[in-house]
Amino acid sequence: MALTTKGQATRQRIIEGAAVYLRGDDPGEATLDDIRAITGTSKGQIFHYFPGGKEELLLAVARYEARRVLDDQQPHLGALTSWAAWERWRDAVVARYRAQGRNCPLGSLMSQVGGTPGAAEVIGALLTNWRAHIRHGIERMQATGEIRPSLDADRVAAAFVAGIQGGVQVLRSSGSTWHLEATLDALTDHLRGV
Amino acid sequence: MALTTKGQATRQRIIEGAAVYLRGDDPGEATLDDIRAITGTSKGQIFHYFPGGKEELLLAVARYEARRVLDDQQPHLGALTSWAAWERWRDAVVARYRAQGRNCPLGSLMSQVGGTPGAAEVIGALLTNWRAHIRHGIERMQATGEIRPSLDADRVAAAFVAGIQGGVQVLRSSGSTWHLEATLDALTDHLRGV
DNA sequence: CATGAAGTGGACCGCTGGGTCCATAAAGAG
DNA sequence: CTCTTTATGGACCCAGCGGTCCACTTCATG
Repeated sequence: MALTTKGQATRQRIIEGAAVYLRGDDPGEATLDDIRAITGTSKGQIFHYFPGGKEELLLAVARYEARRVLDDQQPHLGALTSWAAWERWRDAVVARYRAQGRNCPLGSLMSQVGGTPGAAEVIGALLTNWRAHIRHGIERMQATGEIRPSLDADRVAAAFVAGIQGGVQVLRSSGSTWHLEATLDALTDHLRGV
Repeated sequence: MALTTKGQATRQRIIEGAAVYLRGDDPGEATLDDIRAITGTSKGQIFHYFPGGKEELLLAVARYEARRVLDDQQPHLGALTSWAAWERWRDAVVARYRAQGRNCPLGSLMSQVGGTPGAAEVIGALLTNWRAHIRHGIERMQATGEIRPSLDADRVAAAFVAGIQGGVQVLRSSGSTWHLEATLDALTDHLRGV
């Protein structure tokens, strides 16, 4: 399947259109017809660019969204070198998810394609990457003596990742970022030794 | 709709059968036929006892499962009066979710009925209750001077709830309780002031 | 300009799954 | 014992959705 420039553009349009749809108000179940409608394409095209059908398409969207998750936290996530930076990162995370509201594209995706091996791989890669960034930040603060060296940086980083994950999940059903903020603040306080 | 004793028994059998199915290996999408098969009932009965159809049934199952979540943490959750008790509770939570494995009945449920107002209400009630128990435990430890009084008990309790939630979600896709344990330990260390 | 490959549109198919309906069997109530 | 109410079984309906197929168009290349 050799893709021309035009072909690649169409393929990308399908992915991004699907992503837009999933970020919309009522993404309960994304059907191929929904995606077809919003992207202005035809059934033929979808199966032309995603021979694996719906699963392959949704997986591509998941990869696209996973990338956005980390991108939206930059540049803060990559430069956790001072308490002020941690504060900025925290605010960015809260703002991002508050804007996203009750709707979690990756969450919707996972509920539709979560069982497949590919899905676990996408999520796993995202979480690992995320954790590595946070761990890196902690280690840097330990190097400058601002965080006590007795803390296990990787483990606390994992706690951050899980905490955010859970905070977002609560947000999805309650509509409030209160739990998310509480978790981030509690863990940050723990880093500070407060 | 007056229910006889027999009728109530059947209704309950349907709920518990559905719950068993959702705890099974491949609960991706619970269909009425799956539930019908596992509970040894007929379509007629399902709609007789749950006139609201699938949604009403799944909501009943969700209420049933939500109750189990807290029950499975007892008696530890209700008696967080010493560090040893916190330890036991932590172990109970980890054990419960490790046993549950990649499968989260409430998670599956939410992905099928999550958009409805009833679902948010069930989850909301569960989380509020859960948080209240933990907050109560923190307050008791504060009363005995084992936890510094400067901590906002309710907020930290919320962090626990979100952290567990997230840890379980990671477990669902990774199969490992590592994140869950890391979160619980980090927050407990925070309580201890370590 | 010819020719084959890639891109596009949409009719069509078959199955799955929620929901309806009705006929029949138990079970109380008088 | 009858008559109403509740319980049960299962055939049937039909809309939605993923997926197939093929005709047609556009485009690159020699």
